[in-house]
Amino acid sequence: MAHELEQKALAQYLESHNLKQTKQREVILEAFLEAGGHVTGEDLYQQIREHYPRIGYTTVYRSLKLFVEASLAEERRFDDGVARYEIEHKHHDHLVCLGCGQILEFESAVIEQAQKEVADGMSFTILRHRHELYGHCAECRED
Amino acid sequence: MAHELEQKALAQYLESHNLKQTKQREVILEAFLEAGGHVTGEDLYQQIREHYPRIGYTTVYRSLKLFVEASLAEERRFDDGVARYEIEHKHHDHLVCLGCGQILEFESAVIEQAQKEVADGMSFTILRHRHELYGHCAECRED
DNA sequence: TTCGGTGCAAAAGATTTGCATATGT
DNA sequence: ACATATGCAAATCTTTTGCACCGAA
Repeated sequence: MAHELEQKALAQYLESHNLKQTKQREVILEAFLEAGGHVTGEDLYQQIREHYPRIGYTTVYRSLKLFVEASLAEERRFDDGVARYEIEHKHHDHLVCLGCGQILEFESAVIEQAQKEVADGMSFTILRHRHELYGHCAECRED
Repeated sequence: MAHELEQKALAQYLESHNLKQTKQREVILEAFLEAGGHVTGEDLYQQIREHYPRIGYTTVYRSLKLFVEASLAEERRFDDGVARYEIEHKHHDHLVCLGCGQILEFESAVIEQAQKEVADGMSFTILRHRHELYGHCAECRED
Protein backbone atom coordinates (compact mmCIF):
# COMPACT_ATOMS: atom_id res chain seq x y z
CA MET A 1 0.00 0.00 0.00
CA ALA A 2 1.53 3.23 -1.18
CA HIS A 3 0.71 6.79 -0.16
CA GLU A 4 1.21 5.97 3.48
CA LEU A 5 0.87 9.54 4.55
CA GLU A 6 -2.54 10.07 3.04
CA GLN A 7 -3.75 6.68 4.15
CA LYS A 8 -2.72 7.58 7.66
CA ALA A 9 -4.46 10.93 7.44
CA LEU A 10 -7.63 9.18 6.37
CA ALA A 11 -7.29 6.64 9.16
CA GLN A 12 -6.97 9.44 11.67
CA TYR A 13 -9.99 11.22 10.30
CA LEU A 14 -12.04 8.03 10.39
CA GLU A 15 -11.01 7.22 13.89
CA SER A 16 -11.67 10.67 15.26
CA HIS A 17 -15.12 10.67 13.70
CA ASN A 18 -16.12 7.19 14.73
CA LEU A 19 -16.16 6.00 11.17
CA LYS A 20 -14.84 2.68 10.04
CA GLN A 21 -11.74 1.78 8.18
CA THR A 22 -12.69 -0.41 5.26
CA LYS A 23 -10.90 -2.08 2.41
CA GLN A 24 -13.03 -0.09 -0.05
CA ARG A 25 -12.00 3.25 1.38
CA GLU A 26 -8.37 2.26 1.28
CA VAL A 27 -8.62 1.08 -2.31
CA ILE A 28 -10.54 4.12 -3.45
CA LEU A 29 -8.16 6.56 -1.78
CA GLU A 30 -5.26 4.72 -3.33
CA ALA A 31 -6.82 4.88 -6.78
CA PHE A 32 -7.70 8.54 -6.32
CA LEU A 33 -4.16 9.49 -5.36
CA GLU A 34 -2.78 7.33 -8.12
CA ALA A 35 -4.97 9.06 -10.69
CA GLY A 36 -3.33 12.31 -9.74
CA GLY A 37 -6.28 14.65 -9.60
CA HIS A 38 -9.12 16.18 -11.59
CA VAL A 39 -10.90 12.85 -11.88
CA THR A 40 -14.64 12.37 -11.97
CA GLY A 41 -16.46 9.79 -9.90
CA GLU A 42 -17.13 7.87 -13.06
CA ASP A 43 -13.46 7.91 -14.10
CA LEU A 44 -12.43 6.51 -10.80
CA TYR A 45 -15.19 3.95 -10.70
CA GLN A 46 -14.21 2.59 -14.11
CA GLN A 47 -10.61 2.43 -13.11
CA ILE A 48 -11.23 0.70 -9.81
CA ARG A 49 -13.62 -1.66 -11.46
CA GLU A 50 -10.80 -3.34 -13.38
CA HIS A 51 -9.17 -4.56 -10.21
CA TYR A 52 -12.06 -4.55 -7.78
CA PRO A 53 -15.27 -5.25 -9.69
CA ARG A 54 -17.17 -5.74 -6.45
CA ILE A 55 -16.89 -2.09 -5.45
CA GLY A 56 -20.01 -0.19 -6.45
CA TYR A 57 -20.05 3.29 -7.87
CA THR A 58 -22.13 4.43 -4.92
CA THR A 59 -19.23 3.67 -2.66
CA VAL A 60 -16.86 5.56 -4.92
CA TYR A 61 -19.07 8.63 -4.88
CA ARG A 62 -19.55 8.41 -1.16
CA SER A 63 -15.86 7.99 -0.55
CA LEU A 64 -14.97 11.02 -2.62
CA LYS A 65 -17.34 13.11 -0.54
CA LEU A 66 -15.71 11.63 2.53
CA PHE A 67 -12.25 12.60 1.30
CA VAL A 68 -13.48 16.13 0.86
CA GLU A 69 -14.72 16.14 4.44
CA ALA A 70 -11.37 14.81 5.53
CA SER A 71 -9.62 17.60 3.60
CA LEU A 72 -7.84 15.13 1.40
CA ALA A 73 -9.69 16.21 -1.71
CA GLU A 74 -11.50 19.16 -3.19
CA GLU A 75 -14.56 19.04 -5.37
CA ARG A 76 -14.61 21.17 -8.52
CA ARG A 77 -17.08 21.58 -11.29
CA PHE A 78 -15.92 22.96 -14.62
CA ASP A 79 -18.09 23.88 -17.55
CA ASP A 80 -19.12 20.36 -18.40
CA GLY A 81 -21.07 20.21 -15.15
CA VAL A 82 -19.48 17.01 -13.90
CA ALA A 83 -17.93 16.94 -10.44
CA ARG A 84 -14.19 16.44 -10.44
CA TYR A 85 -11.97 15.77 -7.47
CA GLU A 86 -8.45 16.86 -7.02
CA ILE A 87 -5.93 16.23 -4.32
CA GLU A 88 -6.10 19.02 -1.78
CA HIS A 89 -3.08 21.25 -1.89
CA LYS A 90 -2.40 24.95 -1.81
CA HIS A 91 -4.86 27.34 -3.39
CA HIS A 92 -4.81 27.69 -7.15
CA ASP A 93 -7.07 28.25 -10.12
CA HIS A 94 -7.39 26.47 -13.44
CA LEU A 95 -6.87 26.59 -17.14
CA VAL A 96 -8.99 24.08 -19.00
CA CYS A 97 -7.93 23.08 -22.50
CA LEU A 98 -10.94 22.75 -24.76
CA GLY A 99 -8.83 20.78 -27.20
CA CYS A 100 -7.45 17.90 -25.20
CA GLY A 101 -9.36 18.32 -21.96
CA GLN A 102 -6.20 18.77 -19.98
CA ILE A 103 -6.55 20.80 -16.80
CA LEU A 104 -3.65 23.01 -15.78
CA GLU A 105 -3.23 25.05 -12.64
CA PHE A 106 -2.14 28.60 -12.00
CA GLU A 107 -1.89 31.08 -9.21
CA SER A 108 -1.51 34.82 -9.31
CA ALA A 109 -1.00 37.08 -6.36
CA VAL A 110 -1.88 40.03 -8.56
CA ILE A 111 -5.28 38.57 -9.36
CA GLU A 112 -5.94 37.57 -5.76
CA GLN A 113 -5.15 41.08 -4.63
CA ALA A 114 -7.19 42.72 -7.39
CA GLN A 115 -10.26 40.64 -6.69
CA LYS A 116 -9.98 41.50 -3.04
CA GLU A 117 -9.99 45.16 -3.94
CA VAL A 118 -12.97 44.75 -6.20
CA ALA A 119 -14.88 43.02 -3.43
CA ASP A 120 -13.89 45.62 -0.86
CA GLY A 121 -15.09 48.35 -3.15
CA MET A 122 -18.48 46.69 -3.30
CA SER A 123 -18.61 45.92 0.42
CA PHE A 124 -18.58 42.25 -0.42
CA THR A 125 -16.84 39.64 1.70
CA ILE A 126 -15.22 36.88 -0.34
CA LEU A 127 -15.48 33.43 1.17
CA ARG A 128 -14.24 31.55 -1.83
CA HIS A 129 -13.84 32.05 -5.52
CA ARG A 130 -13.56 30.25 -8.76
CA HIS A 131 -11.48 31.43 -11.65
CA GLU A 132 -11.18 29.34 -14.77
CA LEU A 133 -9.62 30.10 -18.11
CA TYR A 134 -10.90 28.08 -21.05
CA GLY A 135 -8.98 27.87 -24.28
CA HIS A 136 -6.15 25.96 -25.90
CA CYS A 137 -2.99 24.69 -24.32
CA ALA A 138 0.41 24.92 -25.98
CA GLU A 139 -0.08 21.63 -27.83
CA CYS A 140 -3.60 22.34 -28.99
CA ARG A 141 -3.27 25.87 -30.23
CA GLU A 142 -2.76 26.32 -33.92
CA ASP A 143 -0.63 29.42 -34.31
CA MET B 1 -45.12 44.90 -26.67
CA ALA B 2 -42.16 46.47 -24.97
CA HIS B 3 -38.47 45.94 -25.66
CA GLU B 4 -38.93 46.72 -29.32
CA LEU B 5 -35.23 46.67 -29.99
CA GLU B 6 -34.66 43.18 -28.72
CA GLN B 7 -37.82 41.88 -30.31
CA LYS B 8 -36.61 43.27 -33.59
CA ALA B 9 -33.20 41.71 -33.13
CA LEU B 10 -34.84 38.36 -32.54
CA ALA B 11 -37.07 38.80 -35.57
CA GLN B 12 -34.04 39.50 -37.71
CA TYR B 13 -32.23 36.48 -36.39
CA LEU B 14 -35.24 34.27 -37.02
CA GLU B 15 -35.73 35.54 -40.49
CA SER B 16 -32.11 35.21 -41.51
CA HIS B 17 -32.04 31.64 -40.22
CA ASN B 18 -35.31 30.50 -41.73
CA LEU B 19 -36.87 30.11 -38.33
CA LYS B 20 -40.36 31.11 -37.49
CA GLN B 21 -41.67 34.00 -35.52
CA THR B 22 -44.12 32.67 -32.97
CA LYS B 23 -46.20 34.10 -30.21
CA GLN B 24 -44.35 31.89 -27.71
CA ARG B 25 -40.96 33.24 -28.66
CA GLU B 26 -42.18 36.77 -28.36
CA VAL B 27 -43.74 36.14 -24.96
CA ILE B 28 -40.72 34.30 -23.64
CA LEU B 29 -38.29 36.95 -24.82
CA GLU B 30 -40.47 39.59 -23.26
CA ALA B 31 -40.58 37.76 -19.94
CA PHE B 32 -36.86 37.14 -20.05
CA LEU B 33 -36.04 40.78 -20.60
CA GLU B 34 -38.58 41.79 -18.01
CA ALA B 35 -36.99 39.49 -15.43
CA GLY B 36 -33.77 41.42 -15.86
CA GLY B 37 -31.25 38.62 -15.96
CA HIS B 38 -29.75 35.70 -14.07
CA VAL B 39 -32.95 33.71 -14.30
CA THR B 40 -33.18 29.95 -14.57
CA GLY B 41 -35.40 28.18 -17.09
CA GLU B 42 -37.60 27.11 -14.24
CA ASP B 43 -37.92 30.68 -12.90
CA LEU B 44 -39.01 31.90 -16.25
CA TYR B 45 -41.35 29.01 -16.88
CA GLN B 46 -43.14 29.61 -13.58
CA GLN B 47 -43.44 33.27 -14.29
CA ILE B 48 -44.74 32.86 -17.80
CA ARG B 49 -47.12 30.19 -16.65
CA GLU B 50 -49.17 32.72 -14.72
CA HIS B 51 -50.15 34.55 -17.85
CA TYR B 52 -49.68 31.90 -20.49
CA PRO B 53 -50.35 28.49 -18.96
CA ARG B 54 -50.36 26.88 -22.38
CA ILE B 55 -46.66 27.45 -22.93
CA GLY B 56 -44.68 24.35 -21.96
CA TYR B 57 -41.37 24.40 -20.16
CA THR B 58 -39.78 22.67 -23.11
CA THR B 59 -40.49 25.70 -25.20
CA VAL B 60 -39.03 27.97 -22.55
CA TYR B 61 -35.82 25.96 -22.40
CA ARG B 62 -35.61 25.79 -26.16
CA SER B 63 -36.21 29.49 -26.50
CA LEU B 64 -33.50 30.38 -24.03
CA LYS B 65 -31.03 28.34 -26.03
CA LEU B 66 -32.26 30.14 -29.11
CA PHE B 67 -31.68 33.52 -27.50
CA VAL B 68 -28.14 32.47 -26.75
CA GLU B 69 -27.67 31.55 -30.41
CA ALA B 70 -29.08 34.89 -31.37
CA SER B 71 -26.65 36.64 -29.00
CA LEU B 72 -29.47 38.08 -26.96
CA ALA B 73 -28.61 36.03 -23.90
CA GLU B 74 -25.72 34.27 -22.24
CA GLU B 75 -25.86 31.02 -20.35
CA ARG B 76 -24.07 30.80 -16.99
CA ARG B 77 -23.79 28.12 -14.41
CA PHE B 78 -22.85 29.06 -10.86
CA ASP B 79 -22.08 26.68 -8.05
CA ASP B 80 -25.60 25.36 -7.68
CA GLY B 81 -25.28 23.75 -11.09
CA VAL B 82 -28.44 25.24 -12.54
CA ALA B 83 -28.26 27.08 -15.84
CA ARG B 84 -29.01 30.79 -15.59
CA TYR B 85 -29.51 33.20 -18.42
CA GLU B 86 -28.63 36.82 -18.44
CA ILE B 87 -29.13 39.53 -20.99
CA GLU B 88 -26.09 39.76 -23.20
CA HIS B 89 -24.13 42.92 -22.57
CA LYS B 90 -20.49 43.85 -22.20
CA HIS B 91 -18.12 41.41 -20.58
CA HIS B 92 -18.16 41.12 -16.82
CA ASP B 93 -17.73 38.62 -14.03
CA HIS B 94 -19.80 37.86 -10.95
CA LEU B 95 -20.09 38.04 -7.21
CA VAL B 96 -22.61 35.60 -5.84
CA CYS B 97 -24.02 36.26 -2.38
CA LEU B 98 -24.36 33.02 -0.46
CA GLY B 99 -26.71 34.74 1.95
CA CYS B 100 -29.47 36.16 -0.23
CA GLY B 101 -28.59 34.59 -3.55
CA GLN B 102 -28.19 37.96 -5.19
CA ILE B 103 -25.84 38.04 -8.16
CA LEU B 104 -23.74 41.16 -8.66
CA GLU B 105 -21.44 41.99 -11.52
CA PHE B 106 -17.93 43.37 -11.67
CA GLU B 107 -15.22 44.03 -14.15
CA SER B 108 -11.55 44.63 -13.64
CA ALA B 109 -9.05 45.60 -16.27
CA VAL B 110 -6.28 44.66 -13.88
CA ILE B 111 -7.56 41.12 -13.56
CA GLU B 112 -8.16 40.76 -17.28
CA GLN B 113 -4.63 41.87 -17.97
CA ALA B 114 -3.12 39.68 -15.28
CA GLN B 115 -4.90 36.57 -16.45
CA LYS B 116 -3.75 37.26 -19.97
CA GLU B 117 -0.18 37.38 -18.72
CA VAL B 118 -0.60 34.16 -16.81
CA ALA B 119 -1.94 32.46 -19.91
CA ASP B 120 0.81 33.86 -22.11
CA GLY B 121 3.40 32.61 -19.69
CA MET B 122 1.96 29.13 -20.05
CA SER B 123 1.54 29.33 -23.82
CA PHE B 124 -2.18 29.04 -23.35
CA THR B 125 -4.70 30.83 -25.52
CA ILE B 126 -7.73 32.05 -23.60
CA LEU B 127 -11.00 31.74 -25.46
CA ARG B 128 -13.24 32.56 -22.54
CA HIS B 129 -13.08 32.60 -18.81
CA ARG B 130 -15.19 32.43 -15.74
CA HIS B 131 -14.42 34.28 -12.58
CA GLU B 132 -16.83 34.14 -9.68
CA LEU B 133 -16.49 35.42 -6.15
CA TYR B 134 -18.70 33.74 -3.56
CA GLY B 135 -19.38 35.33 -0.22
CA HIS B 136 -21.62 37.87 1.44
CA CYS B 137 -22.95 41.09 0.02
CA ALA B 138 -23.10 44.31 2.01
CA GLU B 139 -26.51 43.46 3.47
CA CYS B 140 -25.66 39.88 4.35
CA ARG B 141 -22.31 40.30 5.97
CA GLU B 142 -22.25 40.46 9.74
CA ASP B 143 -19.32 42.65 10.65
C1' DT C 1 -23.25 -7.16 19.40
C1' DT C 2 -23.70 -2.95 17.47
C1' DC C 3 -23.47 0.77 14.25
C1' DG C 4 -21.63 2.29 10.39
C1' DG C 5 -20.70 0.64 5.44
C1' DT C 6 -21.79 -1.41 1.12
C1' DG C 7 -24.18 -2.40 -3.13
C1' DC C 8 -28.06 -2.72 -5.71
C1' DA C 9 -31.97 -0.63 -7.51
C1' DA C 10 -34.73 3.10 -7.55
C1' DA C 11 -35.31 8.15 -6.94
C1' DA C 12 -34.07 12.73 -7.87
C1' DG C 13 -33.52 17.06 -10.31
C1' DA C 14 -32.37 19.61 -14.48
C1' DT C 15 -32.40 19.39 -19.19
C1' DT C 16 -33.12 17.12 -23.63
C1' DT C 17 -35.44 14.38 -27.04
C1' DG C 18 -39.14 11.61 -29.74
C1' DC C 19 -43.18 12.19 -31.79
C1' DA C 20 -47.77 13.49 -33.20
C1' DT C 21 -49.97 17.71 -33.80
C1' DA C 22 -50.24 22.60 -34.68
C1' DT C 23 -48.84 26.69 -37.04
C1' DG C 24 -45.94 30.24 -39.52
C1' DT C 25 -44.47 31.33 -44.25
C1' DA D 1 -48.33 22.58 -48.86
C1' DC D 2 -44.19 22.33 -46.35
C1' DA D 3 -40.97 22.89 -42.92
C1' DT D 4 -40.44 24.37 -38.44
C1' DA D 5 -42.40 24.81 -33.64
C1' DT D 6 -44.86 23.17 -29.85
C1' DG D 7 -46.18 20.39 -25.86
C1' DC D 8 -46.54 16.32 -23.69
C1' DA D 9 -44.34 12.29 -22.05
C1' DA D 10 -40.52 9.72 -21.80
C1' DA D 11 -35.55 9.50 -21.85
C1' DT D 12 -31.00 11.24 -20.23
C1' DC D 13 -27.31 11.98 -17.23
C1' DT D 14 -25.06 12.48 -12.99
C1' DT D 15 -25.60 12.08 -8.27
C1' DT D 16 -28.19 10.76 -4.16
C1' DT D 17 -31.08 7.81 -1.32
C1' DG D 18 -33.73 3.67 0.66
C1' DC D 19 -33.02 -0.53 2.32
C1' DA D 20 -31.55 -5.25 3.30
C1' DC D 21 -27.39 -7.31 4.18
C1' DC D 22 -22.40 -7.15 5.51
C1' DG D 23 -18.51 -6.34 8.34
C1' DA D 24 -15.34 -3.47 11.42
C1' DA D 25 -14.74 -2.35 16.21
